[in-house]
Amino acid sequence: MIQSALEIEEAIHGNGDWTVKLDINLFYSANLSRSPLYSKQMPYNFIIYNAFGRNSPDNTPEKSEYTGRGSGKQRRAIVAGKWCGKVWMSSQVHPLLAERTIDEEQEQNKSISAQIKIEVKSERPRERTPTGKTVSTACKTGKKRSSTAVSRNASNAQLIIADDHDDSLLSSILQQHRKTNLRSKRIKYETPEPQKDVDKKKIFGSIIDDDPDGGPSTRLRKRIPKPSNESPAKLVKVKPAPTKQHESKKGPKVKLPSANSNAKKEPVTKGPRSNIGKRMREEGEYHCDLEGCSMSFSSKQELTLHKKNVCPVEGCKKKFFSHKYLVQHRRVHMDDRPLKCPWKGCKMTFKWAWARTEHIRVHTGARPYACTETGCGQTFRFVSDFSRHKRKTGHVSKKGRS
Amino acid sequence: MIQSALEIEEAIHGNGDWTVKLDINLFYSANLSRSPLYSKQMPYNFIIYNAFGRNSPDNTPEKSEYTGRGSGKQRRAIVAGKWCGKVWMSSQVHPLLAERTIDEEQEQNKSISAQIKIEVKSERPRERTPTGKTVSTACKTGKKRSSTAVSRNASNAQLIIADDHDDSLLSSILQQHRKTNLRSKRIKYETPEPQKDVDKKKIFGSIIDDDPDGGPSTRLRKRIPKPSNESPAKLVKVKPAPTKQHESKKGPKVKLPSANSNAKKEPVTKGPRSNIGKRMREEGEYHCDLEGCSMSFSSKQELTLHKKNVCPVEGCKKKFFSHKYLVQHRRVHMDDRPLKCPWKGCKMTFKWAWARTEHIRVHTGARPYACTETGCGQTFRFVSDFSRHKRKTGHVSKKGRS
DNA sequence: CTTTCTCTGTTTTGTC
DNA sequence: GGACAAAACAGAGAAA
DNA sequence: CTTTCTCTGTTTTGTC
DNA sequence: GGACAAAACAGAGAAA
Ligand SMILES: [Zn+2]
Ligand SMILES: [Zn+2]
Ligand SMILES: [Zn+2]
Ligand SMILES: [Zn+2]
Ligand SMILES: [Zn+2]
Ligand SMILES: [Zn+2]
Ligand SMILES: [Zn+2]
Ligand SMILES: [Zn+2]
Ligand SMILES: [Zn+2]
Ligand SMILES: [Zn+2]
Ligand SMILES: [Zn+2]
Ligand SMILES: [Zn+2]
Ligand SMILES: [Zn+2]
Ligand SMILES: [Zn+2]
Ligand SMILES: [Zn+2]
Ligand SMILES: [Zn+2]
Repeated sequence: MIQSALEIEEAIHGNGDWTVKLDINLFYSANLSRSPLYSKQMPYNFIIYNAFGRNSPDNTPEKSEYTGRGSGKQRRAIVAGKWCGKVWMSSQVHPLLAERTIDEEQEQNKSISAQIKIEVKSERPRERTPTGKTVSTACKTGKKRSSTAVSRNASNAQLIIADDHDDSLLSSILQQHRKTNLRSKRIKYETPEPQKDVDKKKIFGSIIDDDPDGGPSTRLRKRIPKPSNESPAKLVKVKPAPTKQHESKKGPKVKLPSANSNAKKEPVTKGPRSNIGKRMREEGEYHCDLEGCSMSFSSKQELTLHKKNVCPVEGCKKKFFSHKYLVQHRRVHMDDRPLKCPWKGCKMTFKWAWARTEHIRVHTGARPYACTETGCGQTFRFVSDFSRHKRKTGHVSKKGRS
Repeated sequence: MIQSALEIEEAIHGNGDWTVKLDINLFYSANLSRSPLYSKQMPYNFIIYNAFGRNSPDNTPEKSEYTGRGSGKQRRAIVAGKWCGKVWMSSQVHPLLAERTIDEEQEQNKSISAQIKIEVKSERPRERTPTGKTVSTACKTGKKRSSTAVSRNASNAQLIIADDHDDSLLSSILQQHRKTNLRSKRIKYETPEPQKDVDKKKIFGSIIDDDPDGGPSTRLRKRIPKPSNESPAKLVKVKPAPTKQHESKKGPKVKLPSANSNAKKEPVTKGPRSNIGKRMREEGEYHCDLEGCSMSFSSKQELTLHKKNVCPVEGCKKKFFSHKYLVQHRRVHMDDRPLKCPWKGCKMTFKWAWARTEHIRVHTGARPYACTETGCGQTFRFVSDFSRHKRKTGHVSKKGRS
């Protein structure tokens, strides 16, 4: 009866019904529960999923309405894949079911530097292994959704892989000697160009800076003649005078001084044109003297903002909590994405270590967060989802990690 | 000889050669000049394009190296299409060569309210008509690059369409009565669901607010009992207490007060949890009394930031130049995209009027910016590119519009 | 009001 | 306990 | 160091 | 000239 009621809801596109008032949206949820793209192991409202979900007995194919009419042809009950960045990676696999790059797991001690071993645990509860088979990853390169070749429920193996302790040392090692493992079936999108980034690094000198998400990285200096500070600032449209003094190096600028602005409040006297390197810090006449900070800027105004923990990049102007972080925030404005996914064939790159850490879980299938509230057995792959679960349900789960 | 030198450059992936030192990057530019995806009417260095570009006589097909090996099969010399948002819209057409929605042009006078006419000018210099043929737009919906069916150089018509004066009144009229024109060949991706947005508007009441990129829009009020200001702020992990007081309405939050933070500087006393509506403003105990502003917030700290022209949304904290703009900035954090592309079949939506204004040019093919520097005949479709041209070349072009 | 996943400003944890 | 850096969290937010 | 195109904070323009 | 809003600009930045 509810099911037919749902169809009526569909007819009137009813999103304003009583379920919405309960913050549940039965209509939305029931529809998504029929989609092959999502497979929450334990839906937030499993009563709804049991009643109307993909595995519901009285859910005949012609009732499927997801993504338009009449396409309810083959009903795959498995995870078809996932969006890796912008690219559809068809059928992410459990590492032991296909080729594996992270076949080492460094457990606890960093002093045991090159200890390499393959760990296979099985005591982790509720760890669900993805059921796809091939990899065919094409991250960050293509753009087409290769939804082909999704074998269904192939031999749902029992092995459960170890967790994804962020082995920061290990991964950098893995970058070097990618172990080409056996068992590789259908490696379709073996995109074979890891060159470009390497070349860029060669060109732009030694940008070592090997510690995103932390690390001081006091590099950056170059010193270039001062471009005539405090310009006249009264001529409305002076010719830019392309004297070619390496000033167009590509990088965010701060605003020029401009006259006749009819802004009443905050007369914001702006400094001369300068570049806050998107590629690398360039010059810098005004030096920050805050402890531990060695940044420099080409205008006094930039330095003033910087010392107030405000990012001086044009259009940014964010205020930060700590001066240390302000320096790390700069990477947001730079093109470098120095972190790579260690998974073979995956071209995903990152600016932040945590993003990489969580991304790797889409390969391993790990769901390291488990709610310990009695009765609630949900697990989560990403902290954010776990956090939301706790916030919305009130479950506590002090330290539900791994 | 240079051509063979370029091949050597390719072999060694040479990006550090002398051309780079001239800020030209001959290698990069020559490669892109062979790509069918880009067709700058007047390249920034046409000597290079003439020598090595797609129409260069001694550029045999097997020399094409763009986007990997061996795919130099058919060499289309036309604009294949463009990325509309995230979606490849194959072969955007000149309006008069296919079906046309903006078949009215309101010229100068807004008082002549419903004057509808079809203008066809031809005196505009250097206006290049796109040469594709079919529309097959699938904006904002699909994700696949439908690079099929790109007829080549079909009957390069001479008609030149009028410019795209941002007829703000007209477009809103067009929203209503989409004129289904004749001449529609191959309307492949006629994505037939313009419902959802309409429904959402019905649900969430009257969010009229019809003037993005300006307009005060004093809507938003609702008033909900105060959630006990200035909480104890000393218990490290109190249960969130889901008392379901409509506090989880979906929207950006500001930070909770938290204890035992070992941050030394700026002890930033944080207010209680609150939501700065992503959907619509919700409650608000603390009212801004700045002239013309009627915003309100659920914590004193938020209001303090707001009055300092700082966006109080968590993770934003941007400082702005004017209080007026701060209020408009809020739309960045909201899901609404109230502006629509008036082009038939294009699902592109926008938050900012200017984005829509420029987007429409990819349909019309307009290039309203022309450099008036003697000898430089370049035109541009987007202000930004025109600005960059002037900045980099020093050309002046006082008012190069239309 | 869904689920999946990435980004990032701040908080927590771990080590000396 | 106090640095300090590395890791993790907790949101925001994009996409489907 | 390319071209194409969208987003957005500030400046300019247009109207009263 | 002074509001004030609408339009435009000038970057940043993403994607290919
Ligand atoms: Zn581990
Ligand atoms: Zn500093
Ligand atoms: Zn910034
Ligand atoms: Zn870039
Ligand atoms: Zn990956
Ligand atoms: Zn729980
Ligand atoms: Zn016009
Ligand atoms: Zn205000
Ligand atoms: Zn904001
Ligand atoms: Zn959203
Ligand atoms: Zn459009
Ligand atoms: Zn010019
Ligand atoms: Zn201690
Ligand atoms: Zn969200
Ligand atoms: Zn006047
Ligand atoms: Zn740029």
